[in-house]
Amino acid sequence: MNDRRTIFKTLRDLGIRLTPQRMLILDILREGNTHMGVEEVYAKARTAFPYIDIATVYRTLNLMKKIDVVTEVAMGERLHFELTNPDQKHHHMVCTSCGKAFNLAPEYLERFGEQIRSDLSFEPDIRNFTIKGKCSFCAEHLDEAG
Amino acid sequence: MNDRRTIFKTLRDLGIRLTPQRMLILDILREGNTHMGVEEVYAKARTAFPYIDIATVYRTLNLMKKIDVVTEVAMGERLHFELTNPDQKHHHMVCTSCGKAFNLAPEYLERFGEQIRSDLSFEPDIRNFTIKGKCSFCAEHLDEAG
DNA sequence: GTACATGCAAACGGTTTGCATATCT
DNA sequence: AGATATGCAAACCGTTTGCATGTAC
Repeated sequence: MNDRRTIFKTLRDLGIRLTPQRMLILDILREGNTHMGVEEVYAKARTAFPYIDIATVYRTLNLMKKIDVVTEVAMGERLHFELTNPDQKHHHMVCTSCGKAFNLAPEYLERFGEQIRSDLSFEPDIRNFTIKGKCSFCAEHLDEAG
Repeated sequence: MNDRRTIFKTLRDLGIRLTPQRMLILDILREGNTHMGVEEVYAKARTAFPYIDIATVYRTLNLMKKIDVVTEVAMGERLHFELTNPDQKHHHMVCTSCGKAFNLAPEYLERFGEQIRSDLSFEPDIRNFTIKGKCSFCAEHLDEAG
């Protein structure tokens, strides 16, 4: 569950201070309801609290990642984060044309991972996967573009 | 084929100058016979030609990538490159313990990609894939380590 | 009251770029 | 000769860090 109550309890139980900045950043991620880049979180945070520094955003996100409250998502070059939701784990498919990201159910990866595990004795880490490609809309609306 | 002759002919045909630096860098990649980080290419290049600059390495690698003579491989944070070999396309599995990389035959990805394509109407780009995980050696020799 | 978080500014590190000179064709 | 590649140094940009001050507990 990703309600405020549960998240904040997790932090308190770990002895992590609930500062306004941390609550704000977590609320932004929760309300965004998808992964977000650092700059995006920072921009939203500033509208609520103009003095917040981007270093605080980085520190908070990294801290939350360490305790698994947020998950880092590999979205191309820059860091993206989302709230860790144990109820609906998923991977991502990113459209290289429009930049939109789509969730990918874990089942697809599980079959794939199982093959690699059994055929190649390699234990793949399929907890956090990102696949690039073209979404159906872009695939349809452009023929030979990037 | 990745023999010098063929590569150099490709460059000449495209009107790209064959400078000593470019030949050197391509030779290093060819002899290395696997993907290499920029710093690694640079280090090797300097033993042969101490005045070479890392900017030249970057420029050459990016140029060769643009004309598809080398392929960029997503190996964690930094850029890695390898000679594009149409005869033996492959993907990579990187061990997060020892850092070693293993080739992965394209067939595994093709089945996987086909599922995504048909089930989800997403056209995955499976030309250059990297999977993290643990190689069999490391999986065996450490129990709960990073 | 005290340990820890924040804001600010500066550092960091990989990568790119501007420019004068050297080199390929 | 003319277009382009190189070396050098500086810029870039996302991210991290040091430090003095402010704040949650």
